[in-house]
Amino acid sequence: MSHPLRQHIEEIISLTDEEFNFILSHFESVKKRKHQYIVQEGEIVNKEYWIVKGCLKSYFIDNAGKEHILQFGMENWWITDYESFVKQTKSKTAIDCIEDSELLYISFENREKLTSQMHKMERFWAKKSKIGRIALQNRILSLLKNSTKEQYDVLLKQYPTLFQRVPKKMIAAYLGVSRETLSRLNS
Amino acid sequence: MSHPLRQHIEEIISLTDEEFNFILSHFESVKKRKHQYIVQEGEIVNKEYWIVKGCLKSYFIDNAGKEHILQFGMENWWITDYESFVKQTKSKTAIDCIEDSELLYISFENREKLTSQMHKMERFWAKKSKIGRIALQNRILSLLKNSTKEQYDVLLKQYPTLFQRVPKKMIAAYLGVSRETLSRLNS
DNA sequence: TTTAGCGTGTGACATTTATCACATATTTAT
DNA sequence: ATAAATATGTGATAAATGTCACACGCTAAA
Repeated sequence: MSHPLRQHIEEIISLTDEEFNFILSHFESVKKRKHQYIVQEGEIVNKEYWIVKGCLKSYFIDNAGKEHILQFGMENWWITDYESFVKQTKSKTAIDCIEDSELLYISFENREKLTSQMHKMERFWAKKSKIGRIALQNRILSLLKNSTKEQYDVLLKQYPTLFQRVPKKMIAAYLGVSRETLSRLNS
Repeated sequence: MSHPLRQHIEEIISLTDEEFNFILSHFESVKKRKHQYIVQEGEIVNKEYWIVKGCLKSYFIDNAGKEHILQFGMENWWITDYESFVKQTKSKTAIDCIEDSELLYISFENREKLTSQMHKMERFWAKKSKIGRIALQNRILSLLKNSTKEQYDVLLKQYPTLFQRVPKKMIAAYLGVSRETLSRLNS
């Protein structure tokens, strides 16, 4: 069985052993425990993370002190503050581990190097960017279109395991409702 | 003064006259009148439009018959159903002209051709995709974070001309509130 | 093991927003 | 020019959601 990152990349482009090893040499590995962060609000993010194992959330706290979750991340997902990483500006979000997690990351510099040296990886990330953009578009569509109950059901259907892994109040923070309202949805 | 599309592209990459003419040869021009559509729900979109002049909206109608607007488009903006165009699947949205409009468009095939023949344009569109993704991310952030009033003010600040060009009920359909609520915001 | 904190549900009430109704001005189409 | 459609504001009421309060079981740390 090949490396999980290789499987992930080969869903989009195919690689030789050498190519994958070259790619992998641009990554580093890190383990984090529950409640530890990988991105803090206000910092300039220069890593993009790929989740080998675990669960994370990207979020921000509004003026009223309420947490809003932009994204959950689980196995085989990428996570970072995309705007900060791409534009090298201050992060608007923070990213914390919800579970003990094992991550691979690539630095901004290594990603630039890799894309310039390996056109395949430029195409890989371009494709990923397109897919990411479409996912965001669909989330906006869902936020505008669906009732909270419908959004909850869609989320449940897309990511059934999420509900065994993260507390309901985080689901509420993702959907943009109070935890009480979420609690009353199925009654 | 150079072609407006050239100016637009040269905000990201620089071009020779030949290069721009080569790019432009992949586009075609079309004029549409107010209320005419360029994309209908359910069709497979195979054009990406660049707005020379005019104003458009991309939207969908929900089960209750309410219109929700995903994006307004004005001069120098790109507009299409991105998911349908990229994945060649059925469009979830429709796109109509709010004003008489003058458009340039590139077909899916020509865009593929152009990106494969001209690496600069691959980079241009990759950059555009990144920027588009960041904009969507920020819209979600705003939808979760801000009150309707705050979102209204942000929109007003970003696109002051929009309010002279589109009816308030469309602003409401963009913000996801009823036109009555929008009307009562400033009182 | 014990204690403090977290997660979750639920009642009571306040606030916000949607919906329906109507009036009137403006724009558009013939 | 005239009629129809559209845009906009506003009152009254219903529905949805937020906020505060409290109970209770479970988890995690001392």
